[in-house]
Amino acid sequence: MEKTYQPQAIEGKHYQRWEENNYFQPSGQGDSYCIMIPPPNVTGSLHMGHAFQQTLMDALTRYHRMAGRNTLWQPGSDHAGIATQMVVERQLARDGISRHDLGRETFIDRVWQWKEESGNSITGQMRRLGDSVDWSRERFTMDEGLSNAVREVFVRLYEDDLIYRGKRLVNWDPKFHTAISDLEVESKEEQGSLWHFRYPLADGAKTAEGKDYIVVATTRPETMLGDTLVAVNPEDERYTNLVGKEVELPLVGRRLKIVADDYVDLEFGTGCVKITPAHDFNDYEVGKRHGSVLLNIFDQDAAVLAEAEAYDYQGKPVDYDTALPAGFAGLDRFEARKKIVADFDAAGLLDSIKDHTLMVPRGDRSDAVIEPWLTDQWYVSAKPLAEPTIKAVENGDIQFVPKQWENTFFAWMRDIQDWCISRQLWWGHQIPAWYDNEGSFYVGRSEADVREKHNLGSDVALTQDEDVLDTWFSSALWTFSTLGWPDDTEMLKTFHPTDVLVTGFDIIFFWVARMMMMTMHFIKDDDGKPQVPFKQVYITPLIRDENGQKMSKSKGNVIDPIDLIDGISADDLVAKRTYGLMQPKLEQKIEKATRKAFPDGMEPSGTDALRFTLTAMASQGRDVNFDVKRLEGYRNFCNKIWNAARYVQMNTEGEDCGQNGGDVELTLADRWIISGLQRLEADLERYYSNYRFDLMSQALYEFIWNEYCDWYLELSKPVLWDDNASAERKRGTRRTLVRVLETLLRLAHPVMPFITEEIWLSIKDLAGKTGDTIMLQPYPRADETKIDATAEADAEWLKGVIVGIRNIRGEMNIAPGKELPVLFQNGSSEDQRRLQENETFLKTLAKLESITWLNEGDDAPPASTQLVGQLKVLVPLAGLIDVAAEQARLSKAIDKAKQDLARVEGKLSNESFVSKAPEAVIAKEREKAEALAASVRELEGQLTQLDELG
RNA sequence: AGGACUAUAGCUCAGUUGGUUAGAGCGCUACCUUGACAUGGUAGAGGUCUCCAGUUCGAGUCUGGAUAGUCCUACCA
Repeated sequence: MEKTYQPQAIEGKHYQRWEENNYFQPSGQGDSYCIMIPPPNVTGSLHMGHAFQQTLMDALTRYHRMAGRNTLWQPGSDHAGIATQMVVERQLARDGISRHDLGRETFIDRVWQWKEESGNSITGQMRRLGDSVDWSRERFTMDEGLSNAVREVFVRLYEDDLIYRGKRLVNWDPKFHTAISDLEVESKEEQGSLWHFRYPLADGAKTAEGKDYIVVATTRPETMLGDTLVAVNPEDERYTNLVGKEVELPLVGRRLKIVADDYVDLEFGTGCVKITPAHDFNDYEVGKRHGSVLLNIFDQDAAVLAEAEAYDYQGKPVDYDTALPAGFAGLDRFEARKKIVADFDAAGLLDSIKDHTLMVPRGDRSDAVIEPWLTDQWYVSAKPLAEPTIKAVENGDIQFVPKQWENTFFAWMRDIQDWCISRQLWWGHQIPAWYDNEGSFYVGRSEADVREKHNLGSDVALTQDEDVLDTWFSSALWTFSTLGWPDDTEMLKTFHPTDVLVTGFDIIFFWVARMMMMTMHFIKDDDGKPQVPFKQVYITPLIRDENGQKMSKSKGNVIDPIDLIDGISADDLVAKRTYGLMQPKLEQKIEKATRKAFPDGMEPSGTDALRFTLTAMASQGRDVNFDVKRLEGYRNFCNKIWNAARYVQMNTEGEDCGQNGGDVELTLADRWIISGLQRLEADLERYYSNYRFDLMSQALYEFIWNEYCDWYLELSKPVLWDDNASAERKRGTRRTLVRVLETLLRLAHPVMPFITEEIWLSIKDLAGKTGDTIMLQPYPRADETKIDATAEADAEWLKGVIVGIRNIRGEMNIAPGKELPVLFQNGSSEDQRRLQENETFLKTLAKLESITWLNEGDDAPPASTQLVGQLKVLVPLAGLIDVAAEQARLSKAIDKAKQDLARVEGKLSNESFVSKAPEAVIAKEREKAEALAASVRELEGQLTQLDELG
């Protein structure tokens, strides 16, 4: 083995071998265990969030595989309709081509080409991360099988009246020319104005104040072209007399009825609201209540039409005055706004303009202001689908971890709105509906299916709906479509319901909830009970940068996990972060921040260190800040493991390690480390079951570094280097050394697959193990019979004595190499036994020249003292120790002990504590008080002696 | 507007059903290249657990309130 840990030298070769040997495929033995990967967007690349979640999924997968489960981790990717189409359109735009220049078919071919390129880079990254997914089952949401499932689901939902088509207000993205769902709209606070317009009252009506006009306030003046009503609050005495009267809409000349509606807030603005039912969601409802028409004034670019379009609430065209004033046709909505305001001003009808902060809805992909727009779209009735999922979470069939996320889920689910699933895009699953020339439509699995079902001869021309389905529609089927549904496959029977979904809270609504709805509707047990898609949902925190900022390309703080693994120079990192920015002016800012955060770029840390870091950060919070410092610490941990293994190998290779039997004698150190190992195994099992990856990795770190390396390896040296030690004793130590190491490797393997495999292969023979890979070895389980309380107590004593002596060395500035004589005073027979059994350990680890046991009455020389229980460990002063320094040290120790004693005695003298606290707690406090009092006595005695001496 | 979450060492974070002296990594101080490891070892410094009140024999932990921050949902034209 190399002297230092070189991750790049050992990673990679193992992955290829694992994959070639099909180790990632389900074994076919044992109970099933299945995780479906949240399919990454096929045109993206993996970021820290993916690395984080995939590490946790891989750890779970490897753990359960080793624990004997029939394990499947299903990989795949998502076609990400709008995002992908956008990327490819942007590529085309560089050559001045639009998708319309290419035509639908050619454009889609281009997207497929890009998918091939990009998809390969993702799967490459996943391999670098060590993901043990079953590549033979890789799926893509646009695969034939999955597309078939999408069609099947669409048709069945339609037949169940759970999908319908209708002309409704939707969130329209005027940039991408598509409808989007509520979830894809992000409202942000922006500065705007509140314009107050005067609407003249018709037929000579007057307000209570005697004015011949009323004032309406609006943040969107351009929508006045589509006004159909004016509303006031029924309780508003200022306007009671006007309800039922009309106003004449300026510029347009249309007459609007004044209606009373609770929706209007008396306090806000003027208390009069203009109602534009076809361009505002609230107005839509108001209009519906008052029998208004829907008056659409915009085209798909949100530019003003030459003539408005009027519909009733069933979406049927109706007769209505649709004339619009001249000069607006073709104007963009913001241009139209300016002109409207100017025209009102010119007409003397602009009452006032006030600054106003409002929430502006923007498309999460396009950033364009979303326009509520009347279009024909397809919807899923969400409520009936949501009900069973709410029950499933309520009764525990599906559990969220951490549990608090169930509240988030319920809040959304109980107030769920119908889901607009059609998108006016080219890239995606085309909607399986066909139209004839009469305006009728037919839903079916294919054109032929439709013709057959509806007796449509070849003389009837049919054209398929041009729209595609929302990406989340196909990913909502992910848990069962990947397993072969709608066919009744063996895979489905074996692995569904899956065990756990590992994902972030940001897609609970987008994906998790919808997956639950679809799965429970379509997948049923033999007795008809709906199957859940997964039994648990583990919600991971979100990864942010070291300052708590969300990682994003535009902030220039994105970290590519591969850069952490391989390292990257500062120049390359800057180049990467500033490449292809949407806003080039950010370049300097990003370069500056990057050079400040990573002046020397990033050191290569290897996959195992990265994975361990990510695991250690997986606490129960909402987000975690990724700090590269932490990664460095865990890279050192890998080096520690590496070197510990080297030590073990150097001391066992070619030696008898008991793999072929033979008597062994176990030392205290052996029994102690074996005992501790059982506790570790039990802890890890618990941490896996409750998804406490942070505690799991902390437990591993702690045991390997602070127990096994710091103490056990050191304790093995006196045995192995002792020419007089018996063969049994040496064999026992070597066997323990190598067996504990081998066990630790298996325990750590799910988190650190590469280093553990590398070391395991080189020491497996010494441990008497066979097999070609650690990843198929059994996961260690605790054996309670090996927990040895006596050994643990003895070891604590031994460590206490050694640390005590080291403490004196440290504080008295005695050279570490200087061999010391020590004396033991006031020891019990137990202390004496422990000394006899462990004299060699003590002498070696504390670097002692001699140990003298003082019986009662024996004189002790002036010395520096440490207490280990009642036992006094004395290091004689002569020639070694500064009396003043020792006095200071003792005083400090006495103060500390007195303080503690005072607190404990305070507790014990408290009447109510003694009468109300449990026996065990009181007894503990009593013991503590006694021990502290004894310590104070002893230390004060020592101090007095020194004072006499000085 | 409603709801959720967070506040612990200089920094990033653990702290399970209330019960020893509140822990880890990084950073900091001193000493040490000793035959696994300087990506290391030994010893050490550093915390009024945001604030106030309450429950309790006992609160970092439970309850109420305040302050600060983050997020989600909804939205007044």
